[in-house]
Amino acid sequence: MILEELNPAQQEAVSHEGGPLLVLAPAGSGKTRVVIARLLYLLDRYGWSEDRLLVVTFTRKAARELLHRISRLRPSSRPSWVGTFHSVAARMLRQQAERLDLPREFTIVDGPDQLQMIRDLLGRQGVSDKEVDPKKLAGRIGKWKSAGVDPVEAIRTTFGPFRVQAELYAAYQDNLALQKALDFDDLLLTLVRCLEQDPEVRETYQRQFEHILVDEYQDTNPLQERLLRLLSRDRQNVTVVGDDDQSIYRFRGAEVGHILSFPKEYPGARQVVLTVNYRSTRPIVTAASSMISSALARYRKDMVSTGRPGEPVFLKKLDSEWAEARFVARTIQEKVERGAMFRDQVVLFRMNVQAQPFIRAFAEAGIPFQTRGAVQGFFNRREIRDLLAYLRVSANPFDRISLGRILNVPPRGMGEKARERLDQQAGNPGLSSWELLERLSLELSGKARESARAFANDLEEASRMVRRGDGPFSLLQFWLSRTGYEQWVSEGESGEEGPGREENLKELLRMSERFGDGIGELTDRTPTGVFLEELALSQEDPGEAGESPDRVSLLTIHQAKGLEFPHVYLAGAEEDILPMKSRDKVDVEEERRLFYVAMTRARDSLAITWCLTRQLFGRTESPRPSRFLRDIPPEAVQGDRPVFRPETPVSRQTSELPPRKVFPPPSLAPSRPATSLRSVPEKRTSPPTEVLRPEWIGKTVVHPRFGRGRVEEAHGEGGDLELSIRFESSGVRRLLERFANLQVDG
DNA sequence: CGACTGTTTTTTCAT
DNA sequence: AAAACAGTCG
Repeated sequence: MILEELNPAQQEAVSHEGGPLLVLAPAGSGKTRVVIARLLYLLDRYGWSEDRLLVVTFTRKAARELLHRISRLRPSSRPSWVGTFHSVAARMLRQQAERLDLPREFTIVDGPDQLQMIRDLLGRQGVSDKEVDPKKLAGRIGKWKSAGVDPVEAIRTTFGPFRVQAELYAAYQDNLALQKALDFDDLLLTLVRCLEQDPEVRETYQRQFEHILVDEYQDTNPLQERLLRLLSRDRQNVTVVGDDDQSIYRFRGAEVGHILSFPKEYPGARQVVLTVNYRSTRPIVTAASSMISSALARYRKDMVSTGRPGEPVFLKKLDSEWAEARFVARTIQEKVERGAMFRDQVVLFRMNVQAQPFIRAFAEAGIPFQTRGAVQGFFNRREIRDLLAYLRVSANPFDRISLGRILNVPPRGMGEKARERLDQQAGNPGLSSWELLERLSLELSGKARESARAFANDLEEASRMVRRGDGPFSLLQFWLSRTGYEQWVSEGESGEEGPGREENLKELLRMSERFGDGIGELTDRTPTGVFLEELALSQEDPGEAGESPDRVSLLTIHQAKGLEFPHVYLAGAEEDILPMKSRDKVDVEEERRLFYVAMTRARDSLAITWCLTRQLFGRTESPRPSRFLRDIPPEAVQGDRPVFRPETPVSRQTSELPPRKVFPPPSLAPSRPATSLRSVPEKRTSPPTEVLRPEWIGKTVVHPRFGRGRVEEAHGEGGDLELSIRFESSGVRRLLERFANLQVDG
């Protein structure tokens, strides 16, 4: 049996009977193994069928990986409810579509589309995006939604400058409803509301799922947590797995507090702490665990090495990002000459733009590589978004964002005027895209009128095609031929982008081919709808599951979450990159965990690089080495030593930070640390970041270095009180009151 | 209306 | 450095 291949702690987790279970699983401790073993164990032990288990993973990729490994272990097993919170919610919403008055193929609005909607909205309401920053508004709406606050309540409870935002939230929500569209948060929120208000639906799912397993639990947000509670039976049939040290999605509303307070919130919960890191060599484990042990607040849990020997962590200082890329390229080739595969190696970085030099260097050196930069690249290409918009209007006739996008792409004689007229009609609920266009055509004349008619006919036909089960491939071909899109793309391109664009179109067609015509296994869905959902919920190539080709991966650290590679190159270990500099509050602790996640992806070798100069956002910077390098013990490394110039703000800041808070592992002291632990993340998370502090505004202050200044903005609580101060000598600066050492004048 | 030019802004992470 | 935007001209 599988159990025998597990260590005692893992066995304990796998075979736990009855009641909720928390597994604290540090990097490389066999987490996925435990999840799979537990799943199979439960199926065997109780004879449940596969659709009685719900498994929630963090990414679709992780879900696929899980299914892949299960099918290798036991080909007969194919659990059917494995996916992300969002995809599970989308599936349930489609099942309950009629009850919710939604069409089966409602549109899922992704990030860029959401922003576009908000911009349009601001335009229509005559609010300049100076007054309301679209991105900030999107963030705020997200926060309202995660807190379960609907527009009515938002308006009722908000005052002052935020009132406008609450009203815009209401308008945004109306607009979504009109289009039969849901954004990411709505997927969760709508389902949560449905489950809360409709006992019948709730009981259906509670009865269906004998047990629920949640992976990467440290990154669940409050809405996801609420959903988990609603789906479980009194919180009893739940297993969650995670590691507070690997919580890296706070920026997205994840609350590490959930994992920390699980024992309290889930009555009778059992905890199992895994400790052995089977993944990495001893030097890597040593380096990573002492790095993370400098964190300010965490469960103190030990990560124990298996003692597997290996080379020390290699530190390398380079002159520029180009030198950095060439160095990594050279090292990769050396490793390959000594027998490693390209696919065994990965370059990790903080932000997607850092991939550029590597792409060039690898291309020059003839190193095969892949960027999962699908995110930044492929799916954000204009031609791809255009064509997907065509598919979306075809699948959902009420989708006005997509219609707006393609109204005049390629040009069909409908410019600004036509758009204005369309906007006037668009608020009319219940009108399909072709009905809209027909009305529009009446208001236009001559060529524009004809062209609107023709487009309306095409739209109606495409909608029929989707409904009778034509796949995305057929639909794409239909639109390509009707619009002459390909020709438009190849004509319009003078420069280097031309061939790339046509390639992209082919790539999209290739991807769509897998979703053939006809109705698939899920009879209630159309293939085109399935294709669109797949793309909306995971911006990666659908299909191409199994074999990975022999290529080096270029990934952001976030993308690498949950993955492991024999050889890891962590690039850009510099202040302002890792930790990231940002105008908003920097959460250095989250950056530290990010660094930790990066280090612990490595099995056999880890190299960390930093540069003395770097071109960033158009200017040349001279970054300092990352502060996190200090926390790696010398005995675990070789190579260059980072030089920390003495009067960096870093060192000063470090010394001023409050003393570290380290908590014993939960199993040793069950209740008390849980409470104190909770108070820590909660204080720093405090979601309404914009607690205003008007009493500070207008005060005159004196700063030891910048001199006299006047407070212009103030928000945040306690140690997070942030002030915008206009200094007489140096202009406006944002400072944390905690660090600024201010004297209040007068 | 749309192509073209100069100007400005904006840069994390991502379901 | 790149992309989005605004304004001008045919």
